[in-house]
Amino acid sequence: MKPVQKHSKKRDAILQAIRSTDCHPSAEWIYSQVKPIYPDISLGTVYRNLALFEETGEVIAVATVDGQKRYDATADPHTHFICECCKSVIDVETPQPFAEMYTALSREHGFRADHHSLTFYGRCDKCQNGENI
Amino acid sequence: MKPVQKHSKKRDAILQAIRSTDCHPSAEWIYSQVKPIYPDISLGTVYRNLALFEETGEVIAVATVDGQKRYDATADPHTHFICECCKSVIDVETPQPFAEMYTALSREHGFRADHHSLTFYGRCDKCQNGENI
DNA sequence: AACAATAATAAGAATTATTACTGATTTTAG
DNA sequence: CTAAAATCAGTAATAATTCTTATTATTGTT
Repeated sequence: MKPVQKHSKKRDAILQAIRSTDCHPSAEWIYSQVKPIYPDISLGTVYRNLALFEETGEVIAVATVDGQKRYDATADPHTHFICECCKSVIDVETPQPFAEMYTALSREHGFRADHHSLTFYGRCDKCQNGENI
Repeated sequence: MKPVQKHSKKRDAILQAIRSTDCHPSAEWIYSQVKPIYPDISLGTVYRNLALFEETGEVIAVATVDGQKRYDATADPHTHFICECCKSVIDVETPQPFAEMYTALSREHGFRADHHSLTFYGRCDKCQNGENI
């Protein structure tokens, strides 16, 4: 994982915004967070830096919800629950190790997997209780 | 799962196209398959019917690859391998049952999950051998 | 088979997320 | 401090998807 070559106040603020939350934000959300601090930031800068952070591995895309990519700055992979009602993306504990599955994919198919994603879909507690209406 | 209200030749052809393949096609791919049979079909019809089939559960969206939604007509959920090189979406066997995870989500968080998605990412055998270049 | 009610369709416009371009500004190495 | 190189804002462009409207097809009923 090569690090980002240079830094800038805005670039750092974008990464900071992603790191400061566990809501797995979209590009728009990140933009809305950084905008009050650097009012002249442009959405293109957010997208450009997200692409860059994805390349270096500092940020990963965890899901696409309603056509919007959602990001996370966590290093280790984990499992998510996506509420189809309020569109929250929530971290949950990963049930069992998948190491055997990686070797099986290689053994059975010749596929070399380097990461995976496990996501559950449904309704979160709040939406079931009608809190998000 | 309420059924579709009416039928049409084009609607049936769209569903047939999805059922006839295991490549987990995009809307564009489906369009390209039905177009030779019904040359006056429009892409909007494909999208409209995909949304409808998703509602009724006859088709599910299995992934978003490069901004394109990918579909499948299989009833039972399964696990996928996505080749990040050639963008193939390939069925693979599901490692272990996730029933316990569903009850744990409810018990620990109050989340009611109704389905899940497990996807591995990497390079397929063909791309490793340089066949897809 | 014809009828009317209703749903489905084509074509194209509109929308939305994302990417590309360009000239100005900021950052970093020396 | 200076200059090269990277980054940026603003805007234009792209691409996937959705929406609109007038037209056509399907279905249940005679």
